[in-house]
Amino acid sequence: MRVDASRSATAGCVLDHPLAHEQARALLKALADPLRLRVIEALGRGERCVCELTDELGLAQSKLSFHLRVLKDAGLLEAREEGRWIYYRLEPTAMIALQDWLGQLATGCRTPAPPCC
Amino acid sequence: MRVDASRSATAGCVLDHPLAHEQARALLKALADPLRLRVIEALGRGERCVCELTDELGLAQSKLSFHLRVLKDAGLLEAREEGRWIYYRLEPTAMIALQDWLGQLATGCRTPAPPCC
DNA sequence: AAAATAAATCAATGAGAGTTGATGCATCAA
DNA sequence: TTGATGCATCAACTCTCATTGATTTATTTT
Repeated sequence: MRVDASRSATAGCVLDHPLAHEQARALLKALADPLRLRVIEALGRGERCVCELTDELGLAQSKLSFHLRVLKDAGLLEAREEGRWIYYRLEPTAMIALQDWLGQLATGCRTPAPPCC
Repeated sequence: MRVDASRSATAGCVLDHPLAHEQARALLKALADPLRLRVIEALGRGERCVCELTDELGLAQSKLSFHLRVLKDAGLLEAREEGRWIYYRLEPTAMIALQDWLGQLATGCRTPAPPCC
């Protein structure tokens, strides 16, 4: 077993609404990398195994592996083993949780400023 | 004039749908900092002037100013001058653009993996 | 059993981003 | 006009985090 599920600290928690500060922070931090964004967008077109992602994105294997781990630990990805290969896919729950978090901000921010100083 | 609007490179572009890769990247990068998240969440409760944010968040002035600039340059914040004070508020358009980007990912990622290798 | 392949992990390096304190520039009050 | 306040900017320092190449583990093939 090469994929240790216990490492994904926040996995399974992203359903909580409203999205807690720390969880939003973890998701956003994981998303805020150009290379990880390319991975996310590739997986946004469907599930992929690691060797396909390596080809599709033209990345060194250890580099991709590093970023997949970051994304998975944040709860953005799920992994599925099949023989020698490991398939990754997006976890839509995480996306939806972030959407909700953004929605709350967008609705609350219309409040006018209180009188200052 | 202390607030130079020409510095906000991406401001006004966040309406484009679908959200371009580079714009999503800029927004996420700006959001992915614990301190900036606190700023965002404070402004999610309504507009604030800088001195209020300084108190509310307990930050050094130059530190807050640095992060406000990052958020503003990303198009997440708008500034409004009033005499000696400058009020900041969230730009809901940016939130909505990110929401849409996330939604597209969440819908596309159900595609099963193609046969591998 | 041995060789080959898929993928994770590790240690060392390097670059970028945040922090800090000082300084500058407006604006307002006296 | 002088002093005080609000905010932005700058330079120096620190530190986190991504990159790289090598190594390790698991699985499959021959």
